[in-house]
Amino acid sequence: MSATDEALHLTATDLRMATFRLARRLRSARATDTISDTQLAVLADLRMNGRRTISTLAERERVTAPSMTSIVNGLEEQGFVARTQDADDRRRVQVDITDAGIAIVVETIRRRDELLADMLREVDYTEAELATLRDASALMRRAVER
Amino acid sequence: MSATDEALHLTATDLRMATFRLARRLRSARATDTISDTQLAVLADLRMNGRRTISTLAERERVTAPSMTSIVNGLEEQGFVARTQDADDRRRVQVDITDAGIAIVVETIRRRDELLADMLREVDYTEAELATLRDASALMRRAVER
DNA sequence: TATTGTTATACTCTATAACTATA
DNA sequence: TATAGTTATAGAGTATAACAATA
Repeated sequence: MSATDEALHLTATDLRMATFRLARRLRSARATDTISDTQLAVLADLRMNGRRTISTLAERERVTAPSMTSIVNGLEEQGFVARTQDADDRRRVQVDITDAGIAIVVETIRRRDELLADMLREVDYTEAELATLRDASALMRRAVER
Repeated sequence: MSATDEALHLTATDLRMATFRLARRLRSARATDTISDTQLAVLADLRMNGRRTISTLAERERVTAPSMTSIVNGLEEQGFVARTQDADDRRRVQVDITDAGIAIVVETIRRRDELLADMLREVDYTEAELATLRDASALMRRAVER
């Protein structure tokens, strides 16, 4: 059975509010305060998907190429990524995450998961309620990934 | 029955990933591109809770007082808030949202809800799945609001 | 003296425009 | 000519330090 328009809008409103509030709360947890949201997103992308060029990173993070140059400069200065000139096309620069960069991503994820787990523990949810949250997470990702 | 630690952590990881991805996608929708995330958060706070001083706004948005001065300057220049000197304590400045400011908040919320409703419609969820999302939204808010 | 808000100054993130090197 | 990346420059958002006005 397909959902009514009213149910869609009610759900959208509820979910928007809950999502923004939770994201805001979790965003404050990170492994170092010398790294910005975009820098962290770049590191997470590189860790998941391997090396990328500057322009590909710019496109994926929806910033301009000069902005991505500056973001990568910052990450390189902190030792979290390394630049390599592409051998085949020497205009291109390949960006790789370093072990230190991986450590930052892993630690930030760990802290955020820990914070959220603590929040969930505080409320003392039942197994069924946690299952609802996991089910909803899968549904949310399905909507975003379309 | 209380939840196991493993279930808590699994749920936290799922929910963190889903929440960040959805928030990121929805954040791009706003009524005007002359307004920042913090400015929008200030307007939303003023709309919900009425007038506030600069220092209260700074505390609530977790920025410094000079930063909030600058944020309110930007909102005032665009006609979205109005400053009034407090009659009782003349060091204080009360900030009120204007009708134009309310309109920006309402329109931004409308666009985000519309975008999310469209995303949910695309996936063609059942009524039961939408109910799961609404249930989860309530659970998420309970965790954040503690 | 303490508090509220602003100004001065500096750094980061972002953009557009102009440039260099390479294809 | 077109593309990949960088540099130059400017505007917004943030911070800390110093200041003015008021309590």
